[in-house]
Amino acid sequence: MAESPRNTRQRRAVATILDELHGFASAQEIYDSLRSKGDQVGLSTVYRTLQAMVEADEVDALRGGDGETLFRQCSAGHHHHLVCRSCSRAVEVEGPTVEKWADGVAAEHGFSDVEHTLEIFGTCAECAPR
Amino acid sequence: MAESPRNTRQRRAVATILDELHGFASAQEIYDSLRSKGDQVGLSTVYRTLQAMVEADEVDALRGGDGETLFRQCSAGHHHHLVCRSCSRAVEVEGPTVEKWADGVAAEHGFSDVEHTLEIFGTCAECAPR
DNA sequence: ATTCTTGCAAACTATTTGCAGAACA
DNA sequence: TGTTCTGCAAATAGTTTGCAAGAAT
Repeated sequence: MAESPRNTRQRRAVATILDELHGFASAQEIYDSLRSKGDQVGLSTVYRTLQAMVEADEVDALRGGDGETLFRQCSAGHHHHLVCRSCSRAVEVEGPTVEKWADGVAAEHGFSDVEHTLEIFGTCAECAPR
Repeated sequence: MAESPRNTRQRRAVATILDELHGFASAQEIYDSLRSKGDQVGLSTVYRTLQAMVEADEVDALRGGDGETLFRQCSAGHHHHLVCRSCSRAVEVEGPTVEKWADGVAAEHGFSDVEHTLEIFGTCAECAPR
């Protein structure tokens, strides 16, 4: 079986931050949060740790509109996100219909090995102007 | 009304290339294609032109897995893409069901001003190993 | 003639990597 | 102790921008 990464202070710190976050955050933001909490962790370590967590399926990554990658601790299994474009808060959603539709369309056109990406962006109730 | 961009050799060259392409291509690839055809166009101009075309809805842009933006001449109107991960050939697809589903889910959670992104990746019949 | 566009080089942003020293098992 | 991890600085990749010269209207 796969060996697990070492249990270091830095890894724990990153995991803790992710646990406290309610939305997606960039590597920089996570780095800054750690700093302001007093947890000293190098930026490269933040990147490396997040990358490892994504590979271990402990964290979901998505590309924000401006080219930066956003991270969030997520439940396992295939799901999509409904993300607030203002506060980055996210809701996990499932769409069996969509999955089927996507696979169907792909098959119709002779495509195999099908994957898809789907994200929904909007303004959440709390962030909506009154 | 909005003024249209000037009709320059460079703009024409980029438009022509996009017209000939059957799939998504990066700015670099477009730049290289122009070069090898003998059309001398600066890389920044390629970027600027593509950006203008995207804003004018003449071209669709999508983020490739490795962080680069891919461009393709597309029909107007909201649609999604089924893209071959090997040759980048793309098929435009529509999914009214998906649109409704996405809007519905968002509304359910109190989100407004909803947008979504959806891309399907696979291996097309021609690129599939036999 | 005036205004928009181009091309180059330099600037930028997000992310990755080499390497020596530090930390974990 | 041996191996993995960290942090820094430097490297990369993709993209953007300032500015002077060139082209379109």
